Parts: sequence; C-alpha cells; structure tokens
Amino acid sequence: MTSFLAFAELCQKVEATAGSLEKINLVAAFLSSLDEPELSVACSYVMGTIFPPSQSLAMGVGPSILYEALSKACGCSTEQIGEMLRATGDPGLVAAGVVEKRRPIGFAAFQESRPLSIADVSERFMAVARASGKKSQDIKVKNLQYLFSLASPLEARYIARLAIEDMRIGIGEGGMRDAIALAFHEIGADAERVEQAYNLTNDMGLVAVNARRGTLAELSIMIHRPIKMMLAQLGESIASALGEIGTAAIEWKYDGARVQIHKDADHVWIFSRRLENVTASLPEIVQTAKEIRAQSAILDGEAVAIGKDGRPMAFQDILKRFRRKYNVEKLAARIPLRLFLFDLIYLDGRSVTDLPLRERRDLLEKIADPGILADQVVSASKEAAEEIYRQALAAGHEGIILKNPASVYAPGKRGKNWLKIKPVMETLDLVVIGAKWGEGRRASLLGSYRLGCQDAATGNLLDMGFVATGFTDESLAELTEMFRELIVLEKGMEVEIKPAVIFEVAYEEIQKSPNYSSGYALRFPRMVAVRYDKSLEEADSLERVVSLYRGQRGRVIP
DNA sequence: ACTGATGCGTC
DNA sequence: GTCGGAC
DNA sequence: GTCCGACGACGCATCAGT
Repeated sequence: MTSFLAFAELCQKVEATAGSLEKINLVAAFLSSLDEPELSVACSYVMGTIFPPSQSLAMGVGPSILYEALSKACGCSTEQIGEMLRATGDPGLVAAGVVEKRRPIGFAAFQESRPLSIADVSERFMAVARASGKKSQDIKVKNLQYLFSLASPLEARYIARLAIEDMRIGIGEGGMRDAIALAFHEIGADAERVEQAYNLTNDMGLVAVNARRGTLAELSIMIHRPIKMMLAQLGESIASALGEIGTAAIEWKYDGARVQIHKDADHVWIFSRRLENVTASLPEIVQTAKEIRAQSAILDGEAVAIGKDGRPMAFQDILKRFRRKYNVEKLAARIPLRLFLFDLIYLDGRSVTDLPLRERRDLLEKIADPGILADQVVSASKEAAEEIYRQALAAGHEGIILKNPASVYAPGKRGKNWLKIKPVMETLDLVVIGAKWGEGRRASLLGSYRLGCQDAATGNLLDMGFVATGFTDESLAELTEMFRELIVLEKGMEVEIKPAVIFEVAYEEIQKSPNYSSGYALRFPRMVAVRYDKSLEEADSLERVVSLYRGQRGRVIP
C-alpha cells in the first residue's frame, strides 16, 4: 500500500527536474515500487489523466468546483483564492497554500486517521466522477473537501491538479512510455512495444500492468476497441512535400471531424478523435457504414456537413451534431453529414495496419462504394498536386494531404508519411483592448490578449476574441511590462487595457460569433507582429472583417 | 420553465 | 487546432 | 524530430439558481 504522499513527492521531484531523461528515471523507479492496482492508477495520474477513455468517466471538476472545495475545506474566501491564483498562476500552489493555513473544520475528526493512500484518492475521485443529478456538485465538492482536509500541503498541490486533470510536471504520453519501458525492460518491455500497446488501448495503466506481466503482445487490435488515429504533420509546401515523399497519394483535407468506424456484421460503433463513442449522434454515418461489404472492419475517415449547394457547411454546424443526445434526427435532417473514408485499419478478422497504404486503399475500394470514399490521386507531379489543392480550396475545404503510398498505418503517430498543406491566411490588424493573467509557465504574465476591431459607424471598438500564441517567452515578458501601465480595470484574472497597441494577427478562418460584440471571431488566431508603427485609427474595421468573412474559402455569401 | 455558468469534447 | 521551448 | 505545455472559438449536456 503506497501512500499518496510518496506519489506527491515523486511529482514534486519530477516537476523540479529539468531534463526529460532524469524525469523518466524518477518515474520509472517509482513505478517499480508499486503493486498492480497502484501501478495502473499512478501511470494515468502522472500524465494528468484520471480515467482512460474506455471507462467513459469524467471528473466534472474544473477550477470553479475545485476552488469551492478548497475554500470549504480550509475556511477561506474565494477572494483569497483568487488573489493567490493571480500571484502564483498555479492551482496546485493555491491548494497547498490554502491547506497550509487550514482551519480544522468539518472533517477534523478524520485528521486522526491513517495517511492517504493512492487507493484512497482514487476511490474519492471515482466518487466524484460518479456523482450526477441533483446536488451532484455538492457531492463532488464534499469528496474533494474530504481529501483536502486530510492532505498535507504537498499532497493538496497534486490532488488539486489531478482533480482538474492538469498536472503540468513535464511527463506526457511519451515520457510515460519511456518510464514504463525503463521500469520493466527486464521483462521485455521496450519503448516501441509500450507505445504500440498504448496506441492500441489508449490506457496507460493497462499497458503498464501488461508490461510488468510481460504480456504486452497480448494487447492487439479488436473490433469495438478504438485505437489511436494516425495524424498528419504540417508540410511546408507542395513542392517540399513531394520532395519528401516522391510519388504521393493526394487527398483533399476535408473540413470536418475525424471518425473511426468499427463494423462487426450489423453492429456499428463510431469513435471520435479522442476515442469517444459518438455512435448515437451520427445515425446516418451508422447507416452508411452498414453498407460496407465486409464481415468486420475498422475504417478511418472524415465526417463532413454538406449543404444543399453541395458545399461544406460551417465547421460550427458540424459541432452541432457531435455529442448531441437529443433531437438527433431533427438536426441530422438540417445538417446532414457525409462520410469520406480514406483508410482501412482492420478487415475480416485481421489487422491491415502493416500493409502499405496503396494496398489498404485497394482493399478499401473493394468494400466501399466510391460515394463514401475520399478521392485520391497518386502522382509525383507538382502541377497535378497544385490543381487538386486549388480544387479543394475552391470547394471550401482546408487544403490537401499528401501521403506516402508505401507507408504503414501508424496509430497515434504524427509523421512525415502524411503531410498536410494549408494556405497561409491573411492577417488582421487589431487593437489590444484587454488581457488575462496566465498560469504555469505564464504565471504573473499577461498570457492572452483580447482583440478589437474598429466600428467605423460609431467609432467604438468591438471585440472579436483573444489571441494567446505566437509569442516568445521574452516578448510576453516585455508586453506584460508595457501593458501593465495601460491597465484600466482588473476583474478576477481579466484585465481591461487602454486601447493603444495593435497586434497583427493571423488566422485560419473568420467565424460568426455569438460571444463577441463584433459578431465575429477568429479560428486559430496567432500573433505575428506587434505593429508599433500603426495607430489606432489604422486598425482593421468591422467592414473589412465582414467582407473577408464573405469571401473566404471560395465561398460567396450574399 | 427558463437562464447562465461550468465542464469537456470538436477543430 | 497553433505556437514556442527544451532536449 | 519529438514531446510538452500554454493557450484560441465553438456547441452540447448538465446542473444550480431563479
């Protein structure tokens, strides 16, 4: 029985260690000391996940419920917590600080009991996740409160971070893979095998237990158990991608949502990018999948909303379909999804991931009608690729993907066997009108900036969202100092800023927004330059935003 | 019965 | 999704 | 090249509060 304190001490050491190898050594040594149930839990926890996707459980705890639990456990106000958060930029340190000053209330009687074990914490988290229905938030809060009232400051630090599934100690899937391989290498585990097992199960705890038992090889592809999807890397240009791949399989990059379809006779399951079961939301895809001419199969593709005009609908419309539980058929009629299959993972009892793409494609074409296949052209010609690219964009999609026809299906891998090409979008010059204090690495820095455009009619600035990427650490520090002088108002973690500075912001697409006063927002905004040379009046106007919105992606909106 | 906040998934 | 930083 | 963290908009479900 391992104490939770031991786990917390490990996390502290790992967090304080800079080098990744050293981090992995620490984790590996810890894993070796655990019994089986603890091992399973600890592997997930170190990475900051509480439940593997297959369990279909979620904590349902975010900052709000966490801080409520902390304040109740320790008898401090939410204002105090807000102050600490602004100062530290770290929910974990807030929890530690609050617990340090804890006034024993409520569960004081438990103070006498034994120290928390990993299993204790895991049990409480289970209770938190299971709570649903009326008063469920109270139940979540009470369970967390119980943990905080028994925890030392160090334990509280990691209980808090775990509760919101955000560990930030520098170990992710890659680090844990290496740690498991190192811990159990004598039983035959190596990074390659561990990674493979993880990509097939998506459950690091399960992988670790099997690594220790020496049964990693038993974790294999099975119908009804989703596997990680192969991902595309961003290519520089069509020419460079062709230079990399040579003769490439060229496909449109659809603006939709990824789906992994499992079919077993008449049974169909559909899994999303994060391997959530989304079958119930996508009846027409289920229907389509039933027509696949195979006894059993796992297929990979994209679900795209196609409007009456044959053009893709806004991505926002696709979001209305995913995760929907009610009025599914009604929305399906209004926002019909089409399936474009581009890969085959499993066929009639056998994994085909080891076959080259061109053979998988051949098999796919045998079992699926052309109407549900993504078009594919195999070519080494730059002109041909450029033509397909133009067509994809003109059709309203994102760009193209160039794939190596000789490559295997590598679950979970983002590599140069699949290269995506997207256009460089235009930029907008927008006024910084607010900001938010950051967390973690961005603690005590302004880490996110609210942007506004000019409304020529009224002379007002209308906001259109935030930008938080494209900054170097250095530029962020400078900007924070500069904006500090311009702060007009502070409210929680948000700050209002006197309009004076212009950011040039790149984006993928302009979206209609129900959340911002301009009525528009940017998809994937990133800061590309601070335009010290521009004055407020030279910032872009709403009129320009609207006209860009109407003309984008070959779309003409009347 | 309705609204707003919150969490969590898609990109 | 994007991006920067560390290794 | 790879991994990790610090962040973006949006829409649905759920729950608390009215």
